[in-house]
Amino acid sequence: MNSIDVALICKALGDSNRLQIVKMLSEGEKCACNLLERFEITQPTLSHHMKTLCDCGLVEVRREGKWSHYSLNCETLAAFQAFIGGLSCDKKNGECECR
Amino acid sequence: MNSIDVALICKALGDSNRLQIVKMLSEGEKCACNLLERFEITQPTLSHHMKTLCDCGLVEVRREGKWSHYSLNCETLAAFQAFIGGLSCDKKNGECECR
DNA sequence: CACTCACATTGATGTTTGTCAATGTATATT
DNA sequence: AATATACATTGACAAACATCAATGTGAGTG
Repeated sequence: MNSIDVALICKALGDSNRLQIVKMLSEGEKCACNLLERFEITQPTLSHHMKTLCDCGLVEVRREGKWSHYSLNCETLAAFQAFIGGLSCDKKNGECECR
Repeated sequence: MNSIDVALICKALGDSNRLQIVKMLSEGEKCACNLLERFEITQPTLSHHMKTLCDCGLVEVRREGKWSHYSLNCETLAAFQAFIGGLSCDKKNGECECR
């Protein structure tokens, strides 16, 4: 997973409503109406957020009749977790090379 | 670490320049001028990005004479990694409860 | 003290984003 | 066929954001 993909996911998670949605999806698949009733936003706004989450690959949809069931995409999530988990806070040799 | 803090960090990482900066800091401490020469942005813009990264707690500064040395904050990084790592993609019982 | 260097702050500008009301679409249900 | 439900799309708008030029600040240097 390259930096552009990761930045897209981070941007998607940078909105607190969307982050909460992802946390809910982490508990299991949810349909849009179940998500909607947990937030103080209108249905079009939720739909827009779900599109953002799907576009970055983190969330996937399963359509069933009238309902849209959302869940986290395992592949994308794993790659994203690997990227974030790979960051290190070691200070190492911090030699400034300014003249 | 609560969702608001995580969203702030994600928002900070949602800009590809800032994500690249964080990746560089993951290799070790860097001073501003060393960061600047790796990007196609002006010095004020870099300074603004570094402020954003510091404000969310992910990056810390060590001032030394004329230089500012930046590095990743271990505590914040660990908490952020724990949050992201804790997300699960299990579908579980996805029962839609719409009428 | 005058000057340079490293970096921060301010002010301005074009772009992106979050949100909603209105409307569209597809799937049941009667 | 008419209606209701679940969700997506469109259009509009205010707020937030990335960026830069200009300027400020504070530390080192001659």
